[in-house]
Amino acid sequence: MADDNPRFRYNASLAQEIELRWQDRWDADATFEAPNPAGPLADVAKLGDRPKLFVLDMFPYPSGTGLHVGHPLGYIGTDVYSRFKRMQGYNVLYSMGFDAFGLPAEQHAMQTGQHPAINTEENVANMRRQLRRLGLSHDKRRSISTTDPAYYRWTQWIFLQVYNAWYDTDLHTARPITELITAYERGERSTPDGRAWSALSPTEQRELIDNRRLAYVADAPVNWCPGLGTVVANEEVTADGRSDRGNYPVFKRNMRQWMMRITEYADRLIDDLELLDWSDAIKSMQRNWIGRSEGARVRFASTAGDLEVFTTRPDTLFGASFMVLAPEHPLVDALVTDAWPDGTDASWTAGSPNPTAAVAAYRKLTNAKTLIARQDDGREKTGVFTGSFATNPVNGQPVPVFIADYVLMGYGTGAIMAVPCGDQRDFAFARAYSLPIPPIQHPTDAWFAEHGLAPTLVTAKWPKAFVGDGEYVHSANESLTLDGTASIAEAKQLVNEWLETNGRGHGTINYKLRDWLFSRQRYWGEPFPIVYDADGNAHGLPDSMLPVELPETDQFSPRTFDPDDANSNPESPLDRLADWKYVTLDLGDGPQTYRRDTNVMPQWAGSCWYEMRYLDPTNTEHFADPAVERYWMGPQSPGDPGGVDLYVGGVEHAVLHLLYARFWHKVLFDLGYVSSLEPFRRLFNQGYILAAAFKDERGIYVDAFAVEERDGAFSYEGRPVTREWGKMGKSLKNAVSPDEMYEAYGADTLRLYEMQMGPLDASRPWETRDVIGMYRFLQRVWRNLVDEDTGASRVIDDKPADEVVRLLHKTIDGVRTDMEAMRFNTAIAKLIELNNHLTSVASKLGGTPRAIAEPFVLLLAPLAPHVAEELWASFGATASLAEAPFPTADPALLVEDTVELPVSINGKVRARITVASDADEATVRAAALAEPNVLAHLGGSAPKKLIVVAGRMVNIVM
RNA sequence: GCCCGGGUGGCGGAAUGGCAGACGCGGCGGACUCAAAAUCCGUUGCCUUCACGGGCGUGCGGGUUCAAGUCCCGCCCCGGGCACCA
Repeated sequence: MADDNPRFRYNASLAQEIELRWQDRWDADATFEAPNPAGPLADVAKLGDRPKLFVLDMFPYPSGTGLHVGHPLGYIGTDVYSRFKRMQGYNVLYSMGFDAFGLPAEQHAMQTGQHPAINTEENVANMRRQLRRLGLSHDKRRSISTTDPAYYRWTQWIFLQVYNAWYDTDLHTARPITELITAYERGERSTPDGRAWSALSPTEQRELIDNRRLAYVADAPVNWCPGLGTVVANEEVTADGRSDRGNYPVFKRNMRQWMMRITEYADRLIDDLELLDWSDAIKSMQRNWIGRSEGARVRFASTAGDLEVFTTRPDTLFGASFMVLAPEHPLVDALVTDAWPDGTDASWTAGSPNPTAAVAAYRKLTNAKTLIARQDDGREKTGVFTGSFATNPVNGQPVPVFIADYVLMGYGTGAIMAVPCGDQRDFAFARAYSLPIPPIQHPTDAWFAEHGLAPTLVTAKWPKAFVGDGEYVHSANESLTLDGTASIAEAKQLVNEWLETNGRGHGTINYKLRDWLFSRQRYWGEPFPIVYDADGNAHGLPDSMLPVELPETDQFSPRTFDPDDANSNPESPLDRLADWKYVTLDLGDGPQTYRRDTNVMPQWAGSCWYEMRYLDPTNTEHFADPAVERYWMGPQSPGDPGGVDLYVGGVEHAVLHLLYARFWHKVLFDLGYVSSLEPFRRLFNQGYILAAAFKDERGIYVDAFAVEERDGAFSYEGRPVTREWGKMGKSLKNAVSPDEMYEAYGADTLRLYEMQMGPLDASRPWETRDVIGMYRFLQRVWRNLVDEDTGASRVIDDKPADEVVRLLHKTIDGVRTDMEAMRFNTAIAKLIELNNHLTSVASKLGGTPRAIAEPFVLLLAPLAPHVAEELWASFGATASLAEAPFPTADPALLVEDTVELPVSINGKVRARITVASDADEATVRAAALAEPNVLAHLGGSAPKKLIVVAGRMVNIVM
């Protein structure tokens, strides 16, 4: 096919040639290598006195299918911003690594028998190629992979720091465990049972210490997922009780597992959110997840001893008319009686002959349900009576004790006091089991009005529980009275004081957050740097023995089970490797045989600190040199938490990654290893690229690229399909690869397209047919500056017209502001406008004046760096423009001589006038009132009012 | 149910309380071409008018204001998060 297009037109093949050439040159010249102040990458001369900026993307998992065009949205955004900031003189740290441990590589290994390391390496190489082709200005020396032993050596090292630390609740800080031991030895701290430290047996001493560590082994209720063959963290369980990976049922089971004491940091993790420049949405998700609630613990006496409950409404204690325990509550067995008390309501017995049988049957029923069923909302309340009564501490009333599955063992104390008049769940339970509902607050008139009810304390008439401030009634004993007050806050205070004084409880704070389950029974993860001696005691390995490398094997799979077999037990792949598992080491007591811990860390471990390895990736003495950490991440001013200056990523990591990383960072801060209080000072959540996906009549996704559209209807192979919008990806069969876009348009066009689609934080649908708009833009830019037929520069030395210079400066001003705020879409629009104007200038003058062309190319450079470099070189430059100064607007040129003002009458624009921009009000009035169309609308009558907004508009009221 | 976002042309989107729809796609008309593609130029919210112009328009209903997409009150719809958390 003959191509009679101009030889030097900017088309896909020219773009490709330019892009590959500049990518090679950037690498060869080390253009984007950022100097450090100390350590192996130190270059103090290059550092100079430039301000620093640390820009970070959430690093990707190196998937086998490579990137699709949805992935780089955030990466392009950070690259544009980084390039913009470099041109403003910043020393910018910008790199990207790979979060390469995890299930997909392991599953691939199981299927192919190939070691996951090999597959991971191939995937990483492919992604590096795709990212390089986008022209991202990464410092490639700083790229890491979490699976690299030189990296996970430090992950293991940090684990050991956590393991060798305890939390001092008085000083609110983590401290080395050795300081706790010293405090016990010196008697500065008394042991729980008051005996001297020296009086404890070595085993008792060890237990005491091990139970204080921030990483500890505990027999705790965990989420056992037989389908995956591993336990998973609370955060990895979906709302309907399934694993977020694989979607298998998850069961609560007690098992011995590694835990991290993140709960000690609950308050700081909430409170320090205020120091962060994050969206309120993410902050509230974190607060919500940590779930701090203030209330009280209250002890009710019973035949089985005190039953302790947690309540957020101690003020309603007088209305507590029954109690409910979780079916798994340890005191249930002691409470269950042999026979139903006289007069027991038939509905309380579930038809069983006695409480023992009723409780056993109910527990069996509960156990059979997964978490899904137990948490299913809108269910009828169910439960059975234990046969026992407890005593309400404030009024001495006997209250029946039930078990019911709406009370969860994992929250509070696993027991509640039920106040049916003031809690909707308790109200529903009371109604279902014919329990009395004693009123203790008089609801407000507004509440009664809302429910179409005359005010009454006859709760039988109430449609639901009353929650809120309302005057207390029947709430008094000899030493405490709430009657008369209507303030929850005040009443809580009074009750808490009474509980404390009378030894029946105390005010407290409760959290939803649980300790972090840290072990997994998989292969492809970081091994624990822990061994056990002959007595089964754990020992952290010394620094010199790190890393503990993953052993070779050809069996990567844990034993998996029937997904519904709740009673199966985990079996880690490392367990089978006896040669690795048993090892002779000298840990100070001479060579002995030890057994290695055969768990691996969860995938989140590697991403808990990766940003700090970018700082000093080749340092073998520290995970990052302290001076380097201080330079890039240290606090910049009093009250500043420090951390990454800009962290861009998806909102799906709102709780998991961001909470864990903050936790580790705070431990490292407490132990003095980092100067920053938080890892990520500013977080920006980018949107997603959505793409149309199509389902056939069976609900199966079909290849989106083979779907045909006719008159708004869609069909696939002649059969009708329905369209929906979803995140681009393999599973929806709608992924577009960046490679296709490089081929058809080049990387600069793809970059511009992704940036101009909309604001970075919004999700937007991908439309391949729209990409051409940015391609045409670059073509026009090129044509204005380069002769398409000869390839010669069209830049001329003519002085540009005043009006063009003004437009340039207006554009500079606008683009700067937009770039600063990461509004790249509007920055691009302004550049297009300027370029469209240059098109007419160039055709008039036969070229583009240098005084306009040069700043224009610099403005374009962060967005479309390859073509900008090429044009910059065509102007005669020999150096890259990567650090050329970003243009600055001359304020004098931003002021226009004349302005066009709209003249509106009663808010509707009827005419426009052009006046001097410094015209006084009288002049503007006169001009407005002289307009023919204004006169016509006035119809001879005088305006009632005339408003002149200087430089903006005129509004006439008539 | 609770907590966040968000509803603007055929589509993506733009608008410090001050000219709604910048910019891009698509559509329409034209140039170039034997023709088509590519490229370029013009035009494009809807209704009405030969035209000047006029009417209607930012999910719905009220309000504040000389002036509301923007602020306030009450709804509706969509997306996301949390949810028997005591």
